[in-house]
Amino acid sequence: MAKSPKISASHEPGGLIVHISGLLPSLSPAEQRVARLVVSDPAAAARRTITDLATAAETSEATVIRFCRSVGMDGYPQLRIRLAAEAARRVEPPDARVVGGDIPPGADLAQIIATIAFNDARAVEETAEQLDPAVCEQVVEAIAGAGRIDIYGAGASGFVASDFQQKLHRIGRIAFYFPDVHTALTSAALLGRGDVAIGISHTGTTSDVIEVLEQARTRGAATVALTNFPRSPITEVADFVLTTAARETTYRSGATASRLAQLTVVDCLFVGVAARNRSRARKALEATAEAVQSHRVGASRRRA
Amino acid sequence: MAKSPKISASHEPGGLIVHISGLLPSLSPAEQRVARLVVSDPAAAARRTITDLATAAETSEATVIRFCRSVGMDGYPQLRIRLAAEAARRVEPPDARVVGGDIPPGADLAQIIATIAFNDARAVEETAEQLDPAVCEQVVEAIAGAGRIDIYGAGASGFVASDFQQKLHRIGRIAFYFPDVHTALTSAALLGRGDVAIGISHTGTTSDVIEVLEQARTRGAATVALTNFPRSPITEVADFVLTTAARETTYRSGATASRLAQLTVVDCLFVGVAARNRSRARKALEATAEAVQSHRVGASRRRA
DNA sequence: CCACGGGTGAAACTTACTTTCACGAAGCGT
DNA sequence: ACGCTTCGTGAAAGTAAGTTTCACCCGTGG
Repeated sequence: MAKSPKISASHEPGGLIVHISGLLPSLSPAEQRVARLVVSDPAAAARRTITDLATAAETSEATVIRFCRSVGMDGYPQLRIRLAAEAARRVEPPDARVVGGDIPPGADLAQIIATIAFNDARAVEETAEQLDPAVCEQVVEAIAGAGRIDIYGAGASGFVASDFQQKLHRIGRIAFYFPDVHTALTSAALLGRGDVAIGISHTGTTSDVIEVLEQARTRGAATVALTNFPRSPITEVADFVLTTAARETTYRSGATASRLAQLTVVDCLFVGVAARNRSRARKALEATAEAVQSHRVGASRRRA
Repeated sequence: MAKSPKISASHEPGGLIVHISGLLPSLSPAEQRVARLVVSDPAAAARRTITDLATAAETSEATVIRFCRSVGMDGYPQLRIRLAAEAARRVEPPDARVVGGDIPPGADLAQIIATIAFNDARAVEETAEQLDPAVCEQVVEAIAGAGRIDIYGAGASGFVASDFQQKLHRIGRIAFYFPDVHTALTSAALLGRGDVAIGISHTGTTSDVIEVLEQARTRGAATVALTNFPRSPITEVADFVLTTAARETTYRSGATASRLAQLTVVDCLFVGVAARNRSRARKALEATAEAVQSHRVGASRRRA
């Protein structure tokens, strides 16, 4: 069939739009009209049908097709797709995200959302970046081989501790979490060599957690600290230190970023442990998932 | 026959892909096959013709069209365009990160960490992108003006519910969380006009939570659902629906991504509420922060 | 004055997309 | 268990979009 696209159909370097406007002068008058429409508003052009575009350019569909070939496309649909892609790419508003910053008093909710999401996502990413895989590996190993795992955390970190406990439990590891210091201390006193104690504290200064971790350590358990501050007191009683990287701005953020960062670390450890024994973990997970099945209603998927 | 579907998701700004994956479980099996193809490779899908796509999904063109309508498009061409745009906007999947995917069996810990962090961060970002500020605004308003706020959540979502409760409590709002269904039901029965009930369920199918939310609704309270699936049963008993956008891969990930996404939304609401009354919220936060001060050990200057 | 050749649109044609319809399977109330 | 609906489905009919063909116009050069 048609041989000869004048343009090598290879592919246009910079942008399709640029490419088109570059060879605009080499096009026939009718094609030029089409080209101008396309160049002036690629997004709009992408939305139009060929007939529509032809009419707008005061020409026939045939000419539009010719134009497509002239610029190296196979046909109109391809042009449309490319145009849509092109238009989308150039929109990209870098937007005024209030980076790492505080929320300005006059901010509207959309702004707030953007800011929070940005900071939250950052915390997760940066935490992952600075996580030391070697230390993680050791911790994973310790957990995987532990007789028992105690997890401590107070206040907000308590949620994370509890979450971790539940996760480990679900894959069949013997793990405990104690919301109460006294109970925790009691438990720590019963730990021994081969057991693991994990203390979670964002600031690394929560005395309750430190105390318990210390107790666990004197009993011979391997101790792990999860904190945002690598030189905080908690690190002094820990054999392994894992850090988060939440640049917790002000109290205003509700400290969620640190929570997310902690959860990410916990997630990594969890997956690491689960990966150690895939089939067993999988089996345990499936069993637990099945257990709650009866508490789910059959998703009616009709639109309401 | 159906008229314009009332799809609440006339708002799918952030990402079409995200939007689709949220709707995935509410689609019929054949449509799901199409959806999976589209989500897994939007760019490729955009290049395909409808017949092609239908064949690939082992279904008929008719189903593909139905799928288009289900996700809020006019027809296949529109979907194609949007898909192309989306694919273009999407940043190159950074290196070999297993996007949204599973962890390969042979992966080492560093890889696992990278994958998890990537997915977790994505969940946060995408959730923020698709959050409807208008709905948030209404919810924030409801919470800010509520006489009482009840928060429900089971299992993993319970942590989030509890976290939210604590946050609100810290800024002086009267909020409750009940780990137990019966207690929750009792509480819900005592709600009335001007109160707010918030139900959190990732799948949107947790019968306990739905039941309680329903109870709250019949008592005249404003009901809010936080779920990943915009057409799940829980949305039928909610006045306001907020969605997360965690493409929870397999159980292997420990479902952390969904947790993070939920927390992000909670964070946004919290900050929104706090921003309503800065000075009061600030004062309350400072007071509560001070309260735990005695449980902190003198920080040996954190970080250097 | 008559070929000639590119540019063009009308119309034929092909392919893609959309709608309709009937069948079968799964739930629902009796 | 029995019909009765409702829902998901693909085949086929129908419509619209895209593509090709072709003859016409119009300027140019013999």
